[in-house]
Amino acid sequence: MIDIKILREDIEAVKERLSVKNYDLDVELFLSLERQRKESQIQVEEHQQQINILSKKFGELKKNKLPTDEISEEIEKIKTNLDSFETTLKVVKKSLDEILMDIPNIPDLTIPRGDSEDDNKLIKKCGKIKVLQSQDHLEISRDIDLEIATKLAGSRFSVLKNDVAKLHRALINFMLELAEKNGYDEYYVPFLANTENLEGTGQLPKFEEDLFKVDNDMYLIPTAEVPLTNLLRESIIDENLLPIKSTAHTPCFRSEAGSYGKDTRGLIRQHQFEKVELVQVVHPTKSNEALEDLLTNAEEVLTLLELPYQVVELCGGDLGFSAAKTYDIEVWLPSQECYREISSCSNFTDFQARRSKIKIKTSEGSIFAHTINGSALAVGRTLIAIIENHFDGKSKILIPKALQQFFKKPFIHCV
RNA sequence: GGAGAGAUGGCAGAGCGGUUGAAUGCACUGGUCUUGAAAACCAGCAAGGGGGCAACUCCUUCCAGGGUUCGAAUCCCUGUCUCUCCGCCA
Repeated sequence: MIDIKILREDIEAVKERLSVKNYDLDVELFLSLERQRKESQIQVEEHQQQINILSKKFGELKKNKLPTDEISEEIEKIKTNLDSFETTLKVVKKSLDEILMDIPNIPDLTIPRGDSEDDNKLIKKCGKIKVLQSQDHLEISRDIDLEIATKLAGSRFSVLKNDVAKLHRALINFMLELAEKNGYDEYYVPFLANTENLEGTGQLPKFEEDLFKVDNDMYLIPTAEVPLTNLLRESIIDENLLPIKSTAHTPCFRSEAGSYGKDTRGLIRQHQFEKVELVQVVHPTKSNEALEDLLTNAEEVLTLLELPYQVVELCGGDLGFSAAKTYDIEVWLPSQECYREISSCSNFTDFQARRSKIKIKTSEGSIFAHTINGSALAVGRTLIAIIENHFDGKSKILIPKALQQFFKKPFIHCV
């Protein structure tokens, strides 16, 4: 949620900056609601004040055994008026709140304009592409079974077995231990989240169709960002404790509504996938720095796994709802002969913190924290990248050195 | 599942119908003292919002939502969560 104050102060400037995200802010609507809010609020408060004053008087009269009929009549009259102003205020406030919850985060000043991922800015390319093109992971390994998964749950699910299942597990351990080494506290968290939590991180109310709803007020988490960030919901953090860095491995559940027919083959786009997530909660002056730091942490996973990748900075049109700035890390996939997203690292500035009420106590009072998060990494896609980039072209998938202590074997035989 | 108890400021914890936005302690901030620190002492210290150029002022908030009342942290109802005991299951 953006600060309503900046809308009151200079709404045109906000409109201009949101246009970078291709979001069209309805200035007229906001201003008219805001005008109504102000009017009714002043009325409500004045009436309340009257009642407060008269109530005190009433008490005194009663104490002195004096008649109170006149005063109660007066109060009654004021209350009737108050009721109607209160109703108006409630309605107007609700509309304003809905509008506010619907406005995306303001992009960082440096964000380039652009409509789609084609306009993203290449930051760097790292690692050497050893395999220019190859068979895809399904052709290389028989231990990925999508057909049987269909039987279990439907399309866009997978069953892994034997060495591929173990490789998958080894990757999770490898990533978690690396995160721990980089100063993140490891958490095990619920895989269900309630509405409040999802509003806090920005998935709700706008993107409900992307989620799996389980019960009245419960959803399967689309990312560990939700529980990890919300660990600090409604809390005030002493600034000396910053930065707070947390990590968790969780499954992630996404309905993938609107992506019918896209990436239907293989593990690339699933309803359920594993991810190791990194989250930082930092002082507002440190968030840009923290984003670079977190990006480095995510890149390290790829480097150690000897996977070629590139980093792009998202243009305005590709930037997510809650993000002010995002770097995507894209790994080379030989079967597709292109780079595909494997991590997304974003600075959410105070957008999530304001929604989740995560504050920092400083000597000048409390302020909203900044939140940063990113995947390190999406495990399923990492699995694909390893299989395809480290396949020797004949019969073996070579396990990168850094992973061998977790996988316990130097290669996987493919039959 | 049954039976009780509870939810109050950063924390602990009083208050149980009327200057109580809330005693007290701890923490925190400023000051005195000290070579420096600690201790001691003095002072300040909840949040959110509105109006005003400003000094300032007003409103709201004691888990959430309803209700009673001129007036609710205090009484009633509902929900959520926590704790204790019993049962059941792992």
